[in-house]
This record gives sequence, structure tokens and C-alpha cells, in this order.
Amino acid sequence: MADSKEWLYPTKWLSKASTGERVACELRMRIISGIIKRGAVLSENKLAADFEVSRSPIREALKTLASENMIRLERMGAVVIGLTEKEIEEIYDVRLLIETFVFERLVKTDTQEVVRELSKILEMMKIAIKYNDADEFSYQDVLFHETIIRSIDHSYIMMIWNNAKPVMEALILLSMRMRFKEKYDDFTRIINNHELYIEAISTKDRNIMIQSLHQNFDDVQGKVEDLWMSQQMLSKGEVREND
Amino acid sequence: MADSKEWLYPTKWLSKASTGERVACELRMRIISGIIKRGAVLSENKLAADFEVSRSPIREALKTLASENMIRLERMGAVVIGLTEKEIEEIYDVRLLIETFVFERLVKTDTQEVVRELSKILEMMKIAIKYNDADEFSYQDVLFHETIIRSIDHSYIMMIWNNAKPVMEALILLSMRMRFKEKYDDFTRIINNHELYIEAISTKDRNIMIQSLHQNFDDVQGKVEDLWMSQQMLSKGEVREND
DNA sequence: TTATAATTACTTGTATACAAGTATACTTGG
DNA sequence: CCAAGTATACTTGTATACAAGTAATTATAA
Repeated sequence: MADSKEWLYPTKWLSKASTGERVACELRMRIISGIIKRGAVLSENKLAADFEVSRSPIREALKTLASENMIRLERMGAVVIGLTEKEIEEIYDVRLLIETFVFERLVKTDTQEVVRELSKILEMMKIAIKYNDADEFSYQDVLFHETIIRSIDHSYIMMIWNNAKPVMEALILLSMRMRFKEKYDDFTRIINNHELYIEAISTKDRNIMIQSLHQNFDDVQGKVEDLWMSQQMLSKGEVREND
Repeated sequence: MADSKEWLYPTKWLSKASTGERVACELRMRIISGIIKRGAVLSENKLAADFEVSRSPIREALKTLASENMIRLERMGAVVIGLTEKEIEEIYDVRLLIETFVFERLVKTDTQEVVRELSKILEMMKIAIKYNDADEFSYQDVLFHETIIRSIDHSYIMMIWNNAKPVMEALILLSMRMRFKEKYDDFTRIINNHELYIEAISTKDRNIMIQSLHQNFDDVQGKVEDLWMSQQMLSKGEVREND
């Protein structure tokens, strides 16, 4: 699995991962970043050769990516779907759907412990900013939302999250790396928004929650732009996956 | 793949399916029906021997079932999670979540064509009742809801549906088979409810939609009972998967 | 009798081999 | 030059082999 190309996905996060998971994470990043273009056809054999692994883990990865709507498994080859602006909005539809549902559950229970956890994560995020660690910041950001979702103990909401998570993670990673370089002061706003989020959960105030979700939505627009910029930047070192 | 045990899943639906899909469908049915008990540990080798296939399709099936929350892949063996009453309710939470979202989209567009499609499916359902075909009825029932969801062209809502669908399908299959035998007059109510559903979409009337969803929710309670009955019935010919 | 060490049996993850099927390209006949 | 059929080079799906690691059991020593 010694790959000549650079890894977009933080290898640090893959310490316990199987080869199949590694490949899935890396391919996902390449697809979302635009290195692998929408419409490209991926072949199991070709990928196996590229990653210098056998077809088994490749098959596993392709199946994962198909369930995430990143590719479409066809009779001959896997066609890359990737993310258009429409699809990115759709992902955030889902996040909004989930988090609204979760909030309605949360207002009926004791949120003290979750608030404590979230506060901890928020502090970690601040440290990550301080040390210019985009990947760590992304990790904590994803963890923040996962913590909220996990707190209501709803296996099928969790199932939805588990399916959407990898794509969101990749999206956030790319977006944050960009911002750390070019839009550093965005982070003040992001932190403020997360504080608002915690406050909404703590006080169980729907108005604050809506305000927070709205701000987050505004953030999405920014993310879309970022992604586009990110794609522009990355496509310099572009690699054609198929000829 | 010549299996000595009877197949719970309609083999007719598996004509184009790979061995892995077949195994996944059958295992899902066995888990949901309670033949394979919550907490049981499934081994790849054992399953491969039981189904008389190699480990490759078994692995594929287990991965699928894990993503559906039917099993939990652990270091040694796959632990069966199955469905408790809580989880069945959670599945319907998700369906409600999705269908509410879809309805809000539908009221903003032209629903004429969907309504036409749904009417056709409804007629098919009536025929299925007439000929006592529980499996066909279930198929059309699932198709009915899928048609509604598909109509808004939202890839990530579709993704959620695709993940929840197999479990719902199995659930509906078991429930309907039971009802065809013991609660035949339920179907008048179900058909009425589906007509109400179509009306809500046709007139874009939120009140009718809510009424319809509520009736459907009442139906869920019935399904839960059915499932329990079904489990009682099936556990006569029970098979221990692990000792 | 109990605790510890070693062996055994079973687990998963990956590689590889093979069969069946499909699209493309080439050849052959008109 | 064009059409049709055959051959070839791909594709996926399944089986099998092998390596690395884990748990449980047995044997040995205190």
C-alpha cells in the first residue's frame, strides 16, 4: 500500500483502519476535492494496481463509496458521481433534518452532560485554531456534531449519520484546510456559532437553536465556495484516473 | 447455494441478485423474524458452510447488514442486534422524518405525474389483495413509498431511504404475510390510508397528510404486534445459529 | 488446588485464481 | 467501402489460499 501519490486523507486517522477503509477514505477525498472528476470510470483492477493492493480491499472500498452516493456501481466500472453544489446542499438538508430531530428529543431530557462534553470539544477546537491544525479542528468539529447526535441514543438516526458522516468529514476537512490558509478570521464566527449551539441545547431554547442552524446554513454557502476554490487549487496537480 | 432450510425471502425477487445479496436478504429476514436471535454470534465460516458458498459473498452480506444496524461487526464474529420494539419505532421515526420532508418539497412542485404513478401502484395493491398475494402486496407497498420519495429527486434523502428500505421491506413482508392469514380486513384500512395519502399529495393539503401519517403511525403499532405474533409462529421451527 | 505459560483452534483481512459474461475491435465476406 | 460475425481484452463475482492475530483450553509448576 506504498502509494506514490500524496495522501489527502490524514494518515494519522487511519492507524487502526483496514486497507479497504484506507482506500475508501483516500478515494473519497480525491473525488470530493475534484482530483478524480465526476463521470470518471474507476476499474477495480486499475485501482488495485494504483494502490498496490489486491482487489479485495478495493471492492470493499467501492461498495462503501457506492452506499455514500460518491460512485455508482455499474456493470462495467464504477462511475464517479462526486458532489455538485446541489448535492452539497442536499447533504446539509440531511444534517438539518437530523439535528432538528435531535434537538426536539434533547429538549425533553437532561442535557447537562452533553453540554459538558460539547464544551470540552469546543475548547479543543480553540486549541486547534491556536496551533493552526486544520485537520485536528475538522476532527473536533465532526465530533461536536456526532456527540450531539449520539446523545439521544437513537440507532436509526445514528445510522443516517454514519452514512453521511464520511462525506461530511471530507467536505469539512477540505474546507477547513482552505480557511486556515486564506480565511483565518472565519474561525471566530465558527466558534461563536458553536457556542450558540451549546447555549441552545443548554437552555433548550428553540429560537437560539434556529438562529444557530441558520448561521450554520450561511456557513454552508461559504463551504461551497471554499470547495470550489479548493478544487481550483488541487486541479493543478490533477491526475486523470482513466483515459 | 442449495440451502436445505426454507427461504423466508421471496426467491422470485432475487433473480438478478448476486449470492451476497441473496444471503443478505435471507439473513435479514431470519434476524427480523426472530429465527436468528438477538445476541447470537454469526461466524463467516459457519455461514459459508450453512449457505454452501464461499466466504466472499458472506463477507459482503455481513457488511451490508452491519450498515443496516442488523448486526454489529466485532473482532470475533458478528453480533446480531435485530429489532426490538424500540428500534422498530425508530425506523418509523426515520420514515416519518423522510416523508414529511418529501411532502414539503412536493407541495412546491407539480404532483400530477406522481399521483398517476401512485394510483397505478394502488390498483396493483388491490389486485394483490384479491389474489391473496402477500409478497406482491408488500412489494407494491414498498414501491408506493419509494415512488413518493424518488419523485423529489434528492440524492441524499434517497440514500437514507436506500439504507432503511431493506429492513422496512422485511418488516412489511413479515407483517403482511401474517395479516393475510389472520387479519384480512386490515387491508381495507390500509388501502383507504394509501388513498388518503394520494389525496394529500394531489391536493397538497397538509392536514390530510398529517392525518394520513398519523393513521400510518397507528398502523405501526399493529405491525409491531404482528411481528411479535410472527416471531411466536416462526420460533416453532426455530434454528439455533450458534451454541 | 491454583496460577501461569504454551499450544491449539478459530477468527478476520488480504491476495490470488478462476469462471462467466460483455464490450470493443478486428477480420472476413459481400 | 460497409456490414456482420468472431476473437480478444476487458469486466465482475465467487472460491480458495495464506498470514497474522485472538481467545480458549490444556498442561505444567508452585
